[in-house]
Amino acid sequence: MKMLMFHTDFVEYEPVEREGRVFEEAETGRRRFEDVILALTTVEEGDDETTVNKAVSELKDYSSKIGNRRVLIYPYAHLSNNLATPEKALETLRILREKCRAEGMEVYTSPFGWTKALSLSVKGHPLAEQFRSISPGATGAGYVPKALMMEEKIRSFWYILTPSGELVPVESFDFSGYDGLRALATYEMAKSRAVSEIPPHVDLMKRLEIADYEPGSDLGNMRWPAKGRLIKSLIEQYVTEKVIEYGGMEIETPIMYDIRHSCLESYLNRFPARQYVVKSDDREFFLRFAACFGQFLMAHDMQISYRHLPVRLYELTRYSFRREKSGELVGLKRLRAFTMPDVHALCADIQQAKEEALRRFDLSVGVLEGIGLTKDDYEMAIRFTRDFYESNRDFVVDLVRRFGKPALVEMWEERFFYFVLKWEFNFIDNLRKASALSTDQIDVENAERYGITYVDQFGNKRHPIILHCSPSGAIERVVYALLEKAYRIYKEGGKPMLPVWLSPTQVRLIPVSDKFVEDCILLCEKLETERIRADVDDRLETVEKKVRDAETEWVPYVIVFGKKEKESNVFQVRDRASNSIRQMTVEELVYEVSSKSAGKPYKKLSLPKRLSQRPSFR
RNA sequence: GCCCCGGUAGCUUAGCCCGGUAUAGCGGCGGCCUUGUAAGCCGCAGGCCGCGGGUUCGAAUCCCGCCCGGGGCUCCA
Repeated sequence: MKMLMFHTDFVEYEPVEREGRVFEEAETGRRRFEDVILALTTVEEGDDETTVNKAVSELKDYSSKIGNRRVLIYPYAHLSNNLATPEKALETLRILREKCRAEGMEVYTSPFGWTKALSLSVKGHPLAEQFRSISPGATGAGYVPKALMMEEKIRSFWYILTPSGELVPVESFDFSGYDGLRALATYEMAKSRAVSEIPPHVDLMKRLEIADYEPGSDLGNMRWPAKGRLIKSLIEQYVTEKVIEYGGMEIETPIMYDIRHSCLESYLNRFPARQYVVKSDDREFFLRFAACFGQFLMAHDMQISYRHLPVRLYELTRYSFRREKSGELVGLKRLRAFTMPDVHALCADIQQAKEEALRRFDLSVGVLEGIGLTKDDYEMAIRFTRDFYESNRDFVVDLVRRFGKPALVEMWEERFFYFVLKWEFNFIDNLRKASALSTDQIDVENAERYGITYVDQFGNKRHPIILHCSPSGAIERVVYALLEKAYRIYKEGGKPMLPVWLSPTQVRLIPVSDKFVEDCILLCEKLETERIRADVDDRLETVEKKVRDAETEWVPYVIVFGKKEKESNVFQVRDRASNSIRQMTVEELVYEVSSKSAGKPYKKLSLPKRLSQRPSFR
């Protein structure tokens, strides 16, 4: 819909003759309106109730801005080359008039379907002329897909499923001893994601120079200084290695897709998330909110035999984009641009899908474990349709048994989404808010939508079942979980830290005077050849100050280096994890750090070894 | 969209009620100290007190408008 609005001294029109088969009855003669808003209105193809509502609020807005509630809605076919049918246009205009009246505006009309003589006088202030282009899609408030609107209509039934297979309605489950699960249930059933306090990780991510807000970007698009980039990059690399070990084939796909692409358009409407839209000439592209599109479009073109199944495609998206509501965005918990490992598995049938899903469940538990999050840190939610549950009860119970703790169940009477089952691991933070980490879904719809097929043993083309899994969840969110966990430990009286393999500095060397700086540099280089990140605090500060700074930076191993160390080669190592000072040789230290990082990727810290050479990012 | 709170140095912040152009810490810079396991000492620089207007002899402070941020409501994988 297009609307050209004028704040006028007066408008006069006179119906001259009817134009087509669709028209409204009209009195002949001249009509005059003083001091009204004239809204020349064009109804376009695709306009619906949403468009009308937006138009009403635009009109209302304008009317209150200029302090005039008298509006003349004037049908005007010349603002678009993509007109709705006359029947549709007239109906839409009628709804528009009614809604404007209901909003308290004084609405005047001119008849649809007539050639009219028109004269007007527009007031001479800057707001007197306004144009609005309103579409159900990209512009303005953004694209709100049908799935999102449908969500509120879904009826959910909530249960707790125990590892022994008991399905208990949530209200009669005894939560004593299951604090995290209680928090998850409360959080999920309330469906509220708004943030009321600032969670502790926000302060930590800034102070530790891990991540920060970028005022020059949109909300929820973060910047990552050197230490944060290292941590994030190591986790990315680790997850990728684990997925490749599991059998994922790593690929890369574009970040933006044509909004009018036939498969994507209908998928957009089935996926409950808001999109960023990029305009380029006359085309509109949405930024991907998951890796699905790229992988599905690729799978569509692949030649797949039943012998290849399950086919596992993997991509780590940097980034995926979702225009989450501003009130939900805080720190690293929920972002508008995030890094998402996403592995799809194409499976022959439901039987194979179930087997594969169990493998991926174990993969997810293993990945989180490697990152430093155990089952004590998260709770499982599992969602499915009643049909699926009734015919696959053993499988569902098997998932919960593998998890080993009762899980929250959301059951739907009907299938609203493209999946029949979905599970996630939810991290519970210090404010008792939940957010999903690992997840997997059993998708029974998209293979057909995207034309993805495999050939079975009889030569027939079939649509596979697709599993969608993120074994860790968004990488940023993993960092959030690690920081929140560290804070929890701190609150309970422990020393907060990151796992050794993720600590930007693993070993900090503190020379007692500048005479020992060179020795420290040498030792530092030796440690580096053993793939250990070490640095030297050569600043002109006291030893006490440097120890304190190393502690507030969460450095796992700190060595004060002086005459004794130079002579004996034995160190008093301040070990953060055990909160004690341990006597160790270089070899013992190397062995300990290496074993704590075993099986994990290694990367150098891209900051100068000498702390005196390091700028602060804050 | 509506409601509440906020915006003072790179960061954290005092002052605002009750008008007299601003406080401190961290960080930065310079100097002294050459250091043994959680903050050594001294000094210096750094401020359109969010923006615009008003009241006043005089505004960070009072009034009006706006902008930005946070939160609430609403909405919501």
